[in-house]
Amino acid sequence: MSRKYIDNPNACTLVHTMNTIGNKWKPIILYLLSQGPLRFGMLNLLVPTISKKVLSTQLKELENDDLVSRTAYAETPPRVEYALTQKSKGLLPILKALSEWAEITYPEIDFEQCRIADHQLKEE
Amino acid sequence: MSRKYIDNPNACTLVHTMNTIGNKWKPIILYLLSQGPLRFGMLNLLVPTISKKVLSTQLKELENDDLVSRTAYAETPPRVEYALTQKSKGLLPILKALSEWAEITYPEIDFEQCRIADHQLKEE
DNA sequence: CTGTATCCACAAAGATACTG
DNA sequence: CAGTATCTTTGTGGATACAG
Repeated sequence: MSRKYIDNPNACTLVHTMNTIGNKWKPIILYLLSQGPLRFGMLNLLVPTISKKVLSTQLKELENDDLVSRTAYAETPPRVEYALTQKSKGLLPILKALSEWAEITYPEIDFEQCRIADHQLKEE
Repeated sequence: MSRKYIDNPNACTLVHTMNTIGNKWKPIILYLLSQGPLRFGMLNLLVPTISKKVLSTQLKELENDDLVSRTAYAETPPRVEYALTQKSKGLLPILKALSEWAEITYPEIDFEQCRIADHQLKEE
């Protein structure tokens, strides 16, 4: 075997990436924010079936990784807006590529789970 | 607000992608296989700290999603080789992009966890 | 409205031993 | 060598209530 060394740093950063955004909710949160800032309650509606607690932790982790920014307005009732940062904007084309890959590779995907969010939005 | 509808199918395929490969081990397995087929035991060495049970499950899921192929040779001792498929080959450039994004975005990443695999390889 | 606190359920992961 | 079986442990997510 000629391969004596695997260029592992690549795999390593990949692991880091997946640890950072590779879970159930974060990609969809980032995707939703790609269309503009959103408030906490709106995200709660748009992300199907997510609970407030989980949404809260996800957003906090994204904030820690500097992938979303959080802006609180001193009003009553309070208003908080979440938006993408420079770092996460660099991620968008890649997320899009991943999405397109899945679309091509698994054309039989069931889109039913999207209906909920669409419905909620149309009610708004 | 002018946005009344979010193009969710994109987010939906994204969710599907993350459900398929967005976990702790699969990206690194796919990455390692990108350099050529590997046997079960070799993967077990190369993927740091993974247990045989977990590796087995991950490989089986990848096989179900047609992202790796499994070839068993009728020898004693048995030999089983795992390799990428056409589907997962299309994913490689994207994984590379993700890796590069992390490298640029988080230059402070700790590469310590790669040492194990490197070390194992040099012993080979 | 935007969260936190608490408790609970379940799935995923690890350790170890064993089989063909 | 390439796994499986079993058991234990950990982690993640959900429900509900409540606070600023």
